Amino acid sequence: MDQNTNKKILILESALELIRENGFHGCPISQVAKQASVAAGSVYTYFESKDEMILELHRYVKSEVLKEISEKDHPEKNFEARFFDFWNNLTSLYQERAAFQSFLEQFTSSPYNTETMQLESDPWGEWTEAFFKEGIESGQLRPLNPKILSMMVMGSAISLIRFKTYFKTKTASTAQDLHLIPKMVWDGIKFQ
Amino acid sequence: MDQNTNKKILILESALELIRENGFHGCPISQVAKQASVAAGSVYTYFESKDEMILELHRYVKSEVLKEISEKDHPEKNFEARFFDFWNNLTSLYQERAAFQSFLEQFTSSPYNTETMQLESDPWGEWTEAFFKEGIESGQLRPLNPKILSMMVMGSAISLIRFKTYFKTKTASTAQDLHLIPKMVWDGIKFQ
Amino acid sequence: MDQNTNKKILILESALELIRENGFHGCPISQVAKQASVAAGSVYTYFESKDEMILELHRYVKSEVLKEISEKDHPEKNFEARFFDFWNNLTSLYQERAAFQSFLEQFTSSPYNTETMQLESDPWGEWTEAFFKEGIESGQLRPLNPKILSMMVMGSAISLIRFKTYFKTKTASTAQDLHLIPKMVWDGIKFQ
Amino acid sequence: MDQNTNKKILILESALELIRENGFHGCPISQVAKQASVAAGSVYTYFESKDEMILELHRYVKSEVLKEISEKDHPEKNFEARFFDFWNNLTSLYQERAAFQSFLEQFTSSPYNTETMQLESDPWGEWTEAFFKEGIESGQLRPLNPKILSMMVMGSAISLIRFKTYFKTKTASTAQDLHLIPKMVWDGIKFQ
DNA sequence: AATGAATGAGCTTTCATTCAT
DNA sequence: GATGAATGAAAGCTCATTCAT
Repeated sequence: MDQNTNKKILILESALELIRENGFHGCPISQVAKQASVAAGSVYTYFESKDEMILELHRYVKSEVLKEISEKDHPEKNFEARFFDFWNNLTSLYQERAAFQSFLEQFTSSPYNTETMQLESDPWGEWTEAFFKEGIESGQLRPLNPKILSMMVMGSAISLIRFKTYFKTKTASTAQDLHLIPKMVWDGIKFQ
Repeated sequence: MDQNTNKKILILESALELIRENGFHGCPISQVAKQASVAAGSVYTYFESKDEMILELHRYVKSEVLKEISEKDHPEKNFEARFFDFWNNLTSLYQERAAFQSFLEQFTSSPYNTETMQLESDPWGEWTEAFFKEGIESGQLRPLNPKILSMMVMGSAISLIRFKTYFKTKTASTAQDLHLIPKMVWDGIKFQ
Repeated sequence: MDQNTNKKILILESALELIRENGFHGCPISQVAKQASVAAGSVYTYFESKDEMILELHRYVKSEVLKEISEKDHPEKNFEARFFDFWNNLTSLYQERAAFQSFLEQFTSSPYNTETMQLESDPWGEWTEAFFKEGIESGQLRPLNPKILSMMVMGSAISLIRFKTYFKTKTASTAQDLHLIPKMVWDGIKFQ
Repeated sequence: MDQNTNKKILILESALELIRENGFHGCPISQVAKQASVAAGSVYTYFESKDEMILELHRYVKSEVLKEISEKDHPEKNFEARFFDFWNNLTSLYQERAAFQSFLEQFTSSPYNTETMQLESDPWGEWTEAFFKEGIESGQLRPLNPKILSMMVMGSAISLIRFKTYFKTKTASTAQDLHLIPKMVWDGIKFQ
């Protein structure tokens, strides 16, 4: 990773953190720059505009998620085991790097997420689609559109993360229940 | 509904529509006022600040959802039937009033959704929690924390809506698959 | 003249003065506003953008010039007398209100003066064209395109003003020569 | 012309072109450098500051005009012939190198044209003054301050150029009228 | 209560200039 | 000499909020 990439990523990570804390509203370029220890104007050396920076951040986050999840997948295992790995790795990642999940949610439900944007190549989306397709083709998942399966699973995972984040400080009493969730999801999508 | 309430709601609906179209960024008070056919200053007759208006909008949307869903629930039916009614009514409502779902999503993942805010009374949250509690107590749902059940179901419903919105113009080929989703969700949460 | 018009004109006059002193470069909105005793943002109550303000200023200056010159024209006089009135009134006006002439020159040779802009209605241009047309039709001016006559005369008048401004503090020795200029110009354009 | 001079002139010509197209506003150093195929910082090897570059450009343009016009003057001819040569050469030059005329106009009516600047030696100004002085001394021009004669003639020439540029695409119908202009100007300044 | 002109802090962005390489 | 990334002051503009009418 050369010097240039380093600084670009410093800026992206700075924006990511600010967006997690304060939303898109709360990440003026001045703050992004300050937190990345560069001058405000320097952001424009790396990005054409703030909008372009946000889009780049979206690509960055998705590629980081893809890297992490695909690395830890073992295609030689049977699909049920791979599914529980996937689930655990994804929820762990979203907990460790809460800003990833927070940013993706905010981005998805924001006007940055235009139709044009959705036409961009999306390696993470393709990877998950391929993953669930393998589950179907091996006869272990219901024969549905893999996009739908993917979206259902991701929606549940995000709900779980949100729940954990939300009740973190409140109660541990429901902890054992949360372990059941991947099983519930599996029961919903498995071939039966 | 008196004159005052009328105007307040006109303003809220104007904000709702703008937020759906352009996100929080794209709803300056000046626009909200213009679309509601009032003067900018008048918004401050009804709301202390823009933030307060957004919070009020949040309460308004939730109460509208509660009204619609609870009205169409028939507690005398068996729970499985009630569940499918719930699912269908919710997804229909979110499709008819897309701004409701869009706003709730944006709100939830925004910094408006503070800890303090989450301590507010939340009739819609209480209603759904009670709904799933009845399902558990009647032995038809897994004996989990009803908050978790609720969140899982809502997450799936929202994923479905998003999917429909996203693929509206693209393909109808997956239409039959979508009918299976409530069944899948039910298979995930039912007592077994 | 109502209150609104007053403030709009205050802002225009403030911009006019700054442009005379410092050119387009030297009239940031902040300065324009300060000199007009309004807040920076208020400028945008009256003008959509800085560019629009400059274009409006152009219309304003031209209309002021037209008002002044046409008021003092006496169509019942013979054309030669009217010509010398025109010359004297124009050079007097440009000396009294040096910013008018300075602005018009800067505007004309600036990129504000686009092709599109030149399609706008231009009462001052039309008035001068009609003026010289009458001179031609009464047989007192060379039968040329009145636009050309107009442009030649204006060019000379502006050269004279520039000369006077430039040598104001330097020498009065050429004063008597300057009186001859309108005669020279007349000799150039009169029918002979 | 050595390598250094070459690069300096490349930069000046680049600035000249940008100013013609976009005015002083539209010639950031970054663009000037790019169009001259040098790095932004390199401009500062040749010029102390942007202002200094503009002033140098002014000197450059004037010296080019002087070179062109003085080369084509034939002092052995009688003055009337020399005048028409002068007129034709000047208007041709300004048409061929439109950026010269555009720059000089913008410069003259800009705040770069300070009093201090006007005290600089000005070979082109001196040449034209001397030229008209010869016309006076030979008894062929009105005995006026040659500075005035010069300014009148130049003002008319510029008006003509502007007229031609402006109506280039619009009509050729006035073409024959334009031939009469140098005659008109001559009639205005000749001894009578 | 209702208005909308006025405010000014704060935003994104540009650009002349510097300086380590 | 030449480079171009980095700087940061200053530009144009937006918008939540106020207040005289």
